[in-house]
Amino acid sequence: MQNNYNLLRQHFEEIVSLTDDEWDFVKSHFEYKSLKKHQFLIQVGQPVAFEYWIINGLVKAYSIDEKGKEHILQFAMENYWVSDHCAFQHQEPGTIFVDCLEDSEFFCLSLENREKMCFEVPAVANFFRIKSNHGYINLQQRILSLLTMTAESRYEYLLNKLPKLIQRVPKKLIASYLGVSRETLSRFNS
Amino acid sequence: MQNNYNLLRQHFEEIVSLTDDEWDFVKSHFEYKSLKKHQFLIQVGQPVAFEYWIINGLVKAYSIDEKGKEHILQFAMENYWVSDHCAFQHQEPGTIFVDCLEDSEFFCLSLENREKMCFEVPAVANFFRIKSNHGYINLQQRILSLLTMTAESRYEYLLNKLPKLIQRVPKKLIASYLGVSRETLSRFNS
DNA sequence: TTTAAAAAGTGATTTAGGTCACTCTTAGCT
DNA sequence: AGCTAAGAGTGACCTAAATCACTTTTTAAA
Repeated sequence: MQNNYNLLRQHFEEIVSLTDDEWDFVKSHFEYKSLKKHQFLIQVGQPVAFEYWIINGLVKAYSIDEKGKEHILQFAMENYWVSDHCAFQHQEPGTIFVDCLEDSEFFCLSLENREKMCFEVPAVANFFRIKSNHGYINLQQRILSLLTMTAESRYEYLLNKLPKLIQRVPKKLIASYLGVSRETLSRFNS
Repeated sequence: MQNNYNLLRQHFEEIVSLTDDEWDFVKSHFEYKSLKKHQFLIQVGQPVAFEYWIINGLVKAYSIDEKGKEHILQFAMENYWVSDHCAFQHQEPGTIFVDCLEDSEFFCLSLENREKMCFEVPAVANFFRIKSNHGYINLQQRILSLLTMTAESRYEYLLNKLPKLIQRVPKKLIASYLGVSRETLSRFNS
């Protein structure tokens, strides 16, 4: 477990510097959680008490439409943050599902703890600011890819950008992430 | 102009509190800029020196694909921030265009000034952290809408969410924002 | 190690939305 | 006021991708 905390500290220190005292303070605001494949981290209608930093494992965040079809908002693995950010931020019931594609371990951060850290340790505020900014930039690029590219070139782009992910995730989920049917995806590439 | 600065201060103070001294410090990091309709704020290939807070007016941020078709990433008006965030963050040449749909006024913030403020005034770091987080949440919802909704329901959704915007923007640009052709949009709604 | 379930491939058919071509309308100019 | 250009509507046709139905392959679990 100490090793897991070291990983988290490294994750912070890639972006900002923390003194040992600051780190001890930060560390004390996280809880550990472990889930098996197929277990839920977040469910529609349930409280979203935390955002999660993934120590190891792989999850998918998705919503289900009226026809029961799954639409994948995000895959998240080691070193990624995941939550229903909207519900979390407003402390409202979940609007999406997040479940494990592999056995996974997490550090959990409550809204209260996050805000406390951000207002007591400026480096933490800057850490989350910069992380959030990077996330924003990524989502903008995904939107542009949805607007400007064909499904096939989005697939090729993803193959290049996250080859490791493709290996770990069934193609039908990739299809759902790209906004294309699994049959159509299966006819690409070859 | 003093009034414009007051608007910006209000914008900050909706999220965080600033002392008068802090505000004077913050204020000194912004430059004023004014553009007429059709003028460019950002162009592909040009340096992106600033992010812009819009005092008044309306701009569109868009990219142009190989076929010359315009894809709108964002509309931004009074009280919104706009930039080519990706190029700005990495201090690289612009990858999108931003131009004015109406005469507009801006406060301009350089990366250096933003980072300086964020590391000297924790409230400013928290301001941008929270803003960025809201932006992230909005983009996630836009992605979900692109994945789960038909073009027609995206249009209805936008009509509800930003009715004022629709009035100020030609329908063909709305179409481009929604990822649908102007002919198809014109056949909706009735 | 066999059995069930999940994943993946593939043909046939349908459909939402794109494209093209043209008309009508509205908004800025000078 | 009159002219040009941008915006918007609409019919005809086309196409990328969805859907449906079924088979084959792979994975996991009893």
